[in-house]
Amino acid sequence: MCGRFTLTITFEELVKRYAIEDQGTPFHRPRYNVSPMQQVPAIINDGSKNRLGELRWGLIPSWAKDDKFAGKTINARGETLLEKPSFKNLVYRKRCIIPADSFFEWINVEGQKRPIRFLKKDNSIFSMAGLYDTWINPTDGAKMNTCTIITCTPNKLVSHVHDRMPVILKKEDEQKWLQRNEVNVKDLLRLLMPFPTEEMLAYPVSTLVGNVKNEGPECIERINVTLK
DNA sequence: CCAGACGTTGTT
DNA sequence: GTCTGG
DNA sequence: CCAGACGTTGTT
DNA sequence: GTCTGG
Repeated sequence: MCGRFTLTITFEELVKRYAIEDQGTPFHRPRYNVSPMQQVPAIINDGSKNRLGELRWGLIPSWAKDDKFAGKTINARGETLLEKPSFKNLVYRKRCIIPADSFFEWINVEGQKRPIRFLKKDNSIFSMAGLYDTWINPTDGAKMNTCTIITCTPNKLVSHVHDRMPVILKKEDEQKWLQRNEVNVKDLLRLLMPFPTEEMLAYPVSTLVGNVKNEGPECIERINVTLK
């Protein structure tokens, strides 16, 4: 669940949307098919200001001996974060936001997998809650910054397709999630709730989005298909 | 004490 | 069936 | 998440 | 690194 999403706005719009002070090097291009193992734009707070950078999607804990973890940690269940060695410590100091303007879920229709695109009704960008960590590759000493997207139970709209969905933060909760001072973990975990159905819509898209090689706008075009 | 796991989704 | 790569 | 590979020896 | 199972 939540193994594919889009981020099509410009770098400049991202900087404005998240009040980024430390921009680093511009890198963003329209992304119509972001998939695990790719570099994804993410916002973190360094204690005083918001920073925009890239993290590789698929979290490798700092203590991991190899990078095999990445494929199994693209998502983290919000309900059990504090029970999992891979995520527990990150909740306190390694929270991030992964911006997106839609995500995809696949529904089985008569044995065929059909991708559905979920987005906000006003088509605006939203903030997926994530965690990140830094892993040092023991073979070459290279630092790798990786992340995971937190999931929750689905809202009514998504529940027709799947039983999990990414945690989408309310806009007023974004800074609370990012900031690193006065952290109350219980308060933070309360933010990991399903986004309101009333503010979202969904439509079917081409199966082209299933192949990570397809990265063009065809991935978000509505198609006519009868579901269910 | 050491050894071994450390994860999710979806399907049956 | 299961793992890897994107 | 889905798609695609899944193997070796030896030859070019 | 830290927890669980034996």
